[in-house]
Amino acid sequence: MEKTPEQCRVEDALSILVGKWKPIILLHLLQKGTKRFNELKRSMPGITQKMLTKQLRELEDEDIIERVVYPQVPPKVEYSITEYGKSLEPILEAMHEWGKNHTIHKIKKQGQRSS
Amino acid sequence: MEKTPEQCRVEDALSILVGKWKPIILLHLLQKGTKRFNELKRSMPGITQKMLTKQLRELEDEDIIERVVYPQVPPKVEYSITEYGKSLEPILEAMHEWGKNHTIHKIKKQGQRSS
DNA sequence: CTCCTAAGTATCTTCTTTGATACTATACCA
DNA sequence: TGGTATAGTATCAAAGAAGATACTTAGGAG
Repeated sequence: MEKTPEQCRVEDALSILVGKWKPIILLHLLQKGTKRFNELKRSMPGITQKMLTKQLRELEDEDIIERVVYPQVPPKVEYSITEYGKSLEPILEAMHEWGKNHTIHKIKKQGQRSS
Repeated sequence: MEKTPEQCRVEDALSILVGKWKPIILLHLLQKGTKRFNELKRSMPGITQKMLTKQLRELEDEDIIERVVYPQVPPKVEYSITEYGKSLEPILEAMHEWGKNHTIHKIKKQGQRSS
């Protein structure tokens, strides 16, 4: 492992995943393939337009998702995961598994404290 | 996969890793085993005491690292990764690899744009 | 005419994270 | 008597992320 702390690239991956809505957006697109802006919005109660737009733009800038605009009125814009973006899936999967486990771990710890 | 977006636990893992210094702290502890507060501080130029303390406390609260206080003056406090914390290593490793790759990917994209 | 739609922008406010700086306790050393 | 060392706190300021709300565009329905 040439992985000295100085050349740690964990942050690069991390910075793409953080943002209150990005993991959920990615999950939707990974599972459903292609979605329109408003479909995404409806499937994420609580998100504002501005936030959704922003997160999507950031993911697009990093080449994780693709944005296709159909020149019509009212507008139609479709989002999907790029091939490159799919390379994130194992990481998301691993984090999801770890997270599930961690929830259990915390519950156990709580039990210990109250006994 | 029962992984509907509603029960996505990616955020749980993510929330433990984010924080400007957490990945580097974890790397140091994973590689060196046990370190004193000031050793960590010295190996992370730019971090303030307050930040280091805060990040360490948060990791400790999640049971990722262990804190051992030696009752002496001047104080001595040692930090190390817990067994449980080690379960994060594969994720960190995967993100590091992905991040390295992503750096290259971005450079290639830039080349495309300027041509 | 006026309203509705889809996918945004533009502003403003609030919340959270980070950073800078100064302060603490107490033993040891000169 | 004063300075050094360690592992912190406390306080305040700055920066960044997120949220609320209103506005835009252009065609089609009523």
